[in-house]
Amino acid sequence: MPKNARGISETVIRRMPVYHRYLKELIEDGVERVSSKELSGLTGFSASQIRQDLNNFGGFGQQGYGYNTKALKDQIDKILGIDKSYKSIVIGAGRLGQAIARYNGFRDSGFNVISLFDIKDDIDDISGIKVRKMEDLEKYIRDEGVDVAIITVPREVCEDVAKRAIDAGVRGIWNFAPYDLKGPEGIVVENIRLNDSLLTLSYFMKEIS
Amino acid sequence: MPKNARGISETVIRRMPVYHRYLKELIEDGVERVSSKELSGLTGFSASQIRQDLNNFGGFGQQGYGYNTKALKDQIDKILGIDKSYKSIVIGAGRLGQAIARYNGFRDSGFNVISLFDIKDDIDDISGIKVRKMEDLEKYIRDEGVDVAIITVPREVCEDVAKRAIDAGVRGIWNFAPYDLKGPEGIVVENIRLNDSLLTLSYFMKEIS
DNA sequence: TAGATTGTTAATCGATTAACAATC
DNA sequence: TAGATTGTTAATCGATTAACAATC
Repeated sequence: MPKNARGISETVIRRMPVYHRYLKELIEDGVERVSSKELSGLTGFSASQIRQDLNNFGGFGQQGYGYNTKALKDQIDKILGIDKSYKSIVIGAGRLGQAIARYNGFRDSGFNVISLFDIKDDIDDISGIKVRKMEDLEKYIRDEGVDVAIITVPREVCEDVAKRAIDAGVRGIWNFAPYDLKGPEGIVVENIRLNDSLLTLSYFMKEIS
Repeated sequence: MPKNARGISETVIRRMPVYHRYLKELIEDGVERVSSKELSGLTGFSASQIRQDLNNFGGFGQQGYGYNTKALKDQIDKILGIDKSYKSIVIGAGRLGQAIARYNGFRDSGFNVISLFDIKDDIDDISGIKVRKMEDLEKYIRDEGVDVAIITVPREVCEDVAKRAIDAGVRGIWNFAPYDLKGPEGIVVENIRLNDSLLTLSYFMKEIS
């Protein structure tokens, strides 16, 4: 049984999706067992680290055998809360917002986009998902019990939009605006920093030339 | 003068864009000087860590004064190679690819999207940027001297597409497909793992409920 | 059984924090 | 000058790696 997850470092947590990803691949390929050494080859993390990481949550392996891919993935599903599902909305129905709303990979992770919001009120449905007016945001979040707001509005308004969503009841923010949102206590905020990533790419490009 | 940048840990490198971002804000707000303590308040990193980070590259501050925002940003510009500019193409002209091609923030970081590529050959220009056929990829990369390929194609084809771009001469890959691309020696690959980020969000959502 | 590989403890390594002399 | 704040060394902390007994 999984140990209490509290107190596990974020460094470890952020490796769990990687294990999850490679386990999915292995299962698709019909592989039934995998050793920490093999996972090391795939992920680039050391075998020792992988065993340490997994043992934060419980002893999922078996001496002399390794890990059962299916069973381990199921455990990680639970650890990451993929068994749960979150009602999500996209705020900002520009191209990025539309791309996210349409992408099925997120639904597979338990995030269902049930509506988009935009200041323009003449945008067509996106793959059958309705685009609503910003003024209806709060009522919609409350009525539908929206859990997560995916923010794809311009930088200038992202803070205001996030505040409105949080005040209306969302508990999670996935922010694509190039600005570090800081949620209040009890609200989970995940900032996607595309620009930072690009600057890092720039640094390493300079290094190799 | 900046020390040789080699041997600086990636952990440090990935904090540099954060400093850059907040310095830009400070400059916009007309702030001329900033102390490590003030930067700590903005970034969440400790003042001590900030001084350590910056001193990896040189002594940019002044005792009793702090850092001149403009001068420090200029130094970080150089460190990150923002003074340089990279010819970029987007491979995959779906909504995500279109969103990226249109976003000006990346141009400001020195990445100019000069063309898009797609298997469909009937996609209109995106904000004046031409969408070309995939079969012309290699010739275009060679003729134009493309530096960076931004990959927004589906998972199934991303590896093949990356290989083609690298073989034709690009030295950097910015990958949005949900798959870990591993470039050969001398090629810089930056994987954007949106799905991993979402699973992390899921984990922390579970934690707070 | 013999071989393989885990779970876990101990050792090492690297990153962060603390402290303070130097100095603007 | 006195106060502020850096640059830098030393101390601490946390994360990674190594090692190996347990055991499938």
